[in-house]
Amino acid sequence: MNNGKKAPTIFDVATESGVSISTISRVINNPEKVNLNTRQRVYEAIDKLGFVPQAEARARALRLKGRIGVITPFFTAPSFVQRLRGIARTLSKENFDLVIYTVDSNNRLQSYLSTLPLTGNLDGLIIMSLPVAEADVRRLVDHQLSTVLIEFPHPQLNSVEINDVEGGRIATEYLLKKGHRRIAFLGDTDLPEYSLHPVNLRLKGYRQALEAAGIDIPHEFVRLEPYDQERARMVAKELIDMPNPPTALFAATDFQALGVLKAARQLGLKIPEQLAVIGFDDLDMAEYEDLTTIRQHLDESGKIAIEILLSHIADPSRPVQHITLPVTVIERLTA
Amino acid sequence: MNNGKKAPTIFDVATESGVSISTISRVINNPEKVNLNTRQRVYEAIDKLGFVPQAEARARALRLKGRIGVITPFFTAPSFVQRLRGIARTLSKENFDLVIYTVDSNNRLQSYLSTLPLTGNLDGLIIMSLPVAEADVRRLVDHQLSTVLIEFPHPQLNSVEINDVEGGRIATEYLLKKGHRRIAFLGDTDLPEYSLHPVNLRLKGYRQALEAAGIDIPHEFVRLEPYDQERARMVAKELIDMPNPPTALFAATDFQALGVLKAARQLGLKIPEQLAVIGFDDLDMAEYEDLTTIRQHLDESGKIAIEILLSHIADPSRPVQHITLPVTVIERLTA
DNA sequence: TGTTATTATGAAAGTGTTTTCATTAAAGCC
DNA sequence: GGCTTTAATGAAAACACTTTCATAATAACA
Repeated sequence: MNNGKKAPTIFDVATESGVSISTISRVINNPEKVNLNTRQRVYEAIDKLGFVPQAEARARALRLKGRIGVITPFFTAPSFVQRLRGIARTLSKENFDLVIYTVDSNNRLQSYLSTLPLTGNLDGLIIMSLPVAEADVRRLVDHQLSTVLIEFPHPQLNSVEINDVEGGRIATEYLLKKGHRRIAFLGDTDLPEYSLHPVNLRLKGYRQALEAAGIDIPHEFVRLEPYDQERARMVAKELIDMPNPPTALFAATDFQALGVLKAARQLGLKIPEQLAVIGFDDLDMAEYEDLTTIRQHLDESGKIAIEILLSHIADPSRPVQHITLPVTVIERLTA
Repeated sequence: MNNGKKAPTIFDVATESGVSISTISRVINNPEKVNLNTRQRVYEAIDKLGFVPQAEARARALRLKGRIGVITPFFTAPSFVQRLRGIARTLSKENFDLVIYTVDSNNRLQSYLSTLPLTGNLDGLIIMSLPVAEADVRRLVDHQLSTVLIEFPHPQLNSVEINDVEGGRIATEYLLKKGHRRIAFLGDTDLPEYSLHPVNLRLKGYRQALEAAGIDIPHEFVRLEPYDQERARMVAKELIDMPNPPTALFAATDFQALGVLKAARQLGLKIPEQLAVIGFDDLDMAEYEDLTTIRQHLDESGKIAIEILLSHIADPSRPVQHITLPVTVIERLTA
């Protein structure tokens, strides 16, 4: 098979079999229009050269292109990776290539959203934790590209989301049930503009729970800081040093909660006795650190997204689905 | 958009904006080479017509498919993810799609290696931390698929690797220089059979360093355990409980080192006073945990792999490159 | 046998883009 | 003002096929 030479073209096959390229093309696309003898000769040449038509990829596998795209924020946050893992695992069993489009700016997101539906050559698209404008939704629908949104629902497209408000609420209720009355909140603020801010929803849940319990919180207890463990550590220190410090803290992401834990260790602060800490996400590292947290089934969300996508590709007439994944408290040692 | 009409081509845009198709092409591919006024006019025409370049025609003219594949072990270990991140970041600036092939069994690896060069429709391939048999190498070379191997060098293909032996050696030497004489080793053992085992090389470096220092180590000090933090914790406990315990421990992966750190916390063991710990990899989490470790530039290795690959795609006649990345001690608080 | 259909085939024109090369226009310099 | 650079642009070739159209060869029929 083709030792070292360039990939054979239709011309090589023509030379080999002594007919013109037109005939080769016909053998491939309309075999019945070619005389049996000639056809046989061409097939032999094709086999001998190991010829694979370039555009064959297109005609391959029925009408499908065999590719599924995932637009994801550039994976700095572990939660993106964990979702992606669920996607990769589920998809690897199917006969689809996984094409990754990482977004690191609004521009890039826009460019993906405007070109992929037209030219991306995709059977389906998953958009992870990124906002999709009305015009983009329309384009996706117009071009009939099966799509699943994660964390950013839209009535016209399939979606998988979690109930962030409820998550914030049950985290706070959990702390309340443990007897805490002075509960601080630490959220991330400076996620890049192109990405989503579930933190606000989690904060809302926190406020709801407190209000329902008739508890007033000094506004210094609510801290929105850059998504950075160093900052989380500083905030922890500041909170603890307050004249009347909180007894518990709800961190809107595990990543920040881990920063607080580390600060606590450095300050010799006993967790959870002196400060109870609950996180959100249930990252891999949360288990390792015995962090009490809200589990949002990151792997699972990726898996479900793929499943919805595949079923929608198989039957595009299927009505759009909106799935809300449950959140649950995972009780470990920090709260 | 696209209401019944044919999709607009570069010719339509040329007519609309009153310039030649060459200029349109330039506006799209090298905007800076076109006068600002003209450029503006072309952009307007593009917007007005809703023009989108046709990927297939583009690939044909470019003699490229616009796709680069990465075969990677299914990303359980954070180190794979970090390499992948370097790849994604570097590639996102180029005009290539990133196709991910995750491997979770030997079978799957074999099937990728045998089909991708033929039908994968790829311009280049990166094979991450996976063994490639002689026959597979031959196939890759025969079909002239530009390839870069990471962590598994082969004379006929480009490669990026790190010096694991040296890494093991300098880690051990670092501990020796700190005055330790009783140094334990913790490595991972049950990586799936299809994946690579740099642990043996790191262990070799460890042995070399000890031998050079004329130090004999009880063989119970060398532990090979499943890649699992729980096990790492158990091992840490066992080592400490020995009648004559080690004063330092070199863990072949940060992941295991972190498990040891946790065990130490639970046992109330002072680190590094009672047990110095050094890891290997310099994962993101290592910095967070102030783990002293051997840095192997994971992100960078992905970046370099892509750079080599792209230059090789641009000029396939270029001789193969073998890059060995340096390893360095990153001194933090645990050793 | 001469005429008409039918079948098999090749030449050549498309397909939509990139890129090289040549040309023109503008700018810089003495 | 003449000469040399430099910038901006278009013409045309290349890419790897598909498809149309014309032609040659064969078969069918009177």
